[in-house]
Amino acid sequence: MAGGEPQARTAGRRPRLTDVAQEAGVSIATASRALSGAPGVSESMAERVREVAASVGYVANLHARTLAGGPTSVVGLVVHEIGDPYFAEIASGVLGVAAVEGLTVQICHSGRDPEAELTQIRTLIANGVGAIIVAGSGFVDSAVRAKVTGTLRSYLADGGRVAVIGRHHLAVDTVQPDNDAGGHAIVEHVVGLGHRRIGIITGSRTLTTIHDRLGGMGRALQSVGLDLASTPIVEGVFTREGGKVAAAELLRRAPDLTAIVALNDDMAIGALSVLRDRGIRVPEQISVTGFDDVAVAQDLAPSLTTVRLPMGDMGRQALQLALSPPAKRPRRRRARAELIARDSTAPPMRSGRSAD
Amino acid sequence: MAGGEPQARTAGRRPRLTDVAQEAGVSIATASRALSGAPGVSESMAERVREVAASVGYVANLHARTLAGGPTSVVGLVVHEIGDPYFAEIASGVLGVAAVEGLTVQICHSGRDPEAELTQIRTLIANGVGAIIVAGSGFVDSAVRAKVTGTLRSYLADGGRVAVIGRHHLAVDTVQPDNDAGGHAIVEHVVGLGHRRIGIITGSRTLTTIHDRLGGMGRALQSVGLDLASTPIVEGVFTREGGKVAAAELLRRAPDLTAIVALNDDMAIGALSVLRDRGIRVPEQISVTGFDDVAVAQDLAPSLTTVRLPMGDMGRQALQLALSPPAKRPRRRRARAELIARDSTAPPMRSGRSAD
DNA sequence: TCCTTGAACGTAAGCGCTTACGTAACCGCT
DNA sequence: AGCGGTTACGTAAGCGCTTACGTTCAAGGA
Repeated sequence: MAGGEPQARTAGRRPRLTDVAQEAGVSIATASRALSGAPGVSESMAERVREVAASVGYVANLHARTLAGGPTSVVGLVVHEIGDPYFAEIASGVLGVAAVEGLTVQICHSGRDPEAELTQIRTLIANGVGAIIVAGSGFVDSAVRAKVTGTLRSYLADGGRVAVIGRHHLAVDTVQPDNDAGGHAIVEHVVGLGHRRIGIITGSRTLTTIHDRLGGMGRALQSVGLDLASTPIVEGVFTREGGKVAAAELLRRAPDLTAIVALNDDMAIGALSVLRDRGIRVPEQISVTGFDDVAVAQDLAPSLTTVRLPMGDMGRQALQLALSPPAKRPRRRRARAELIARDSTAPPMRSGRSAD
Repeated sequence: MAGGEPQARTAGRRPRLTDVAQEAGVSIATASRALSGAPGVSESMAERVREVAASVGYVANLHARTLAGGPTSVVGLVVHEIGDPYFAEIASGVLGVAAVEGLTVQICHSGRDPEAELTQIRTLIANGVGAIIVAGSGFVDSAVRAKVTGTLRSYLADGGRVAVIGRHHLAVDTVQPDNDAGGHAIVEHVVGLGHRRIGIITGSRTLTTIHDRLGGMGRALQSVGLDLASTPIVEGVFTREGGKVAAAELLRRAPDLTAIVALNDDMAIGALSVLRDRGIRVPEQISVTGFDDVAVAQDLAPSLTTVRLPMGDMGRQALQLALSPPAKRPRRRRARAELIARDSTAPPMRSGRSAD
């Protein structure tokens, strides 16, 4: 392929640094320095080494490099469930900047299991990743939570870099969607349309995210003399199916609702399907809202009024945060939560919903 | 650093094999064998070592282990775009079995760029992953394609394991959705309803997947005396937006269509939105079909008739294939493509679509 | 002229593990 | 008793890199 000789290197063996050094007529130390841009090599020599490396197709062995104390080039990403569009889009953002930075990323998903998440994080650390990004609302459950915090802390102390997305209370860099503002905005929108009999479908209250969204929603309710305590709330799983179950329960408990506010889009989609099955028209008879603005929200019929969270951006920011030189104090980046009003909300009917 | 000491290991330092060996009073070789389950250690000794390891929280250093020739525990996954539900679900399947097998996975996405894909694969190899899974239709473009094939071949020769999803023609293990059968089924369904004026929205014809789907569709058309050549076909990008553009173009070229067959769900969704904007009712005036059965297909209004591909399963199968002992001849696993008839298809109107 | 100095490069010591090989103890056999 | 064959363990040689420390040499100051 290159060189004056028949076959410079045996077929099927990856060239090592030694090969490059030999071919370039230098020591392996010099070759290493030249390729990593370390000082102590003349520019002409460095150039020569680089050429040889390119010509033989040399790629450094990651494990050897890392073991020897070189810079690490893989980052870890922990999500709840990669099949979920919310996390898939975050991952997409992370992969995007990783590609630019020449990094590769190891992804784990916990299946929403706190214990599993802890294990994943430990595995990533054992794998020697240089940075870890944890996405997804933290679990309020204090036992595991403390362990996660502890693990990340000692990882930080060992020189690791950490950024979390969508959770707080940890002494690490954070990218946080403005859940409180989002919750406020969506309820403000709904009450602004005139709704007063509002039902809420929430995800697990053990998630910090939910806590924050409910907080903002409570404030918005208070501005019109309502509050969370007197509002029917059903807690469901964060999935379409969970939304169905919760919507049914909500309608049973409060048949005269004029609006259903779901705390994520998947559950809102489930609610829509229940309403459709029962022949209840949206938004004429009931308004429905979601949260997140996953890609399909706009394609539903009716298209879904929701709160847009910039998932891809959050992923990008998180990695950039993790990659930038560590600050003394943990940094916080807020991601704007933006109300997206579509066709699933409208003013309530004059006389309330007919009780058919 | 260590010795008869006050503190067995300094706080903040990960315990190494040496620490475990010392604590257990054995040599590091024995400790290694005990922990990796290699023969040559008495069961009682092995048990003792394992206890010590657990008590000090020992986790093997991945890089050292791999460098020294131990088993590799990371696999690579290359997809077109992780934010795309199709790939996200495949990834979910892969991560699922990886977790069970104690593996971690590095994910790269190429952004549908053949060159980038090649680079990603090379990076993964350089990173020393033990297996590589490439998902997503192959590019027909022969130049890059040959390079990918070559790279994977030499990786295989070096003892790597490879499985591909949704592409063929490579001398590696393959999980292939039955695109041909799927294409046949969906068109059979449509012509079975009585449609004869059918338009097709395809993705890039440079993808092998598309080639296969069209093949099956062609056969189904022939069974009722039609063929692809006389069928209006518009080629679009594999996205919702691409579907919109293509649908508009299709309606312009053939205003009297009674059915639109899109080659993936995203494009079908785009088509639906164009039809809705124009006040054309689906399925009364036009039937629409998709392909893939992404999660939301059932939540659209009307819900989408499509072909279900078991993405998660395909991911699982691919990793299992890659993990199983290599066979002499490349293995093929077929994933069933199943017609899912929903509400977006119906018999054509008697008189054809009114030309409003 | 000698010595200092620094740039440029080489030597070699690991990083934390796996494993080929060596060794000691012990078994059963002739 | 002496021998080969196991079994159970220890010793040490790397895996392919990075980097602290040496070495060499040319330039410059006294």
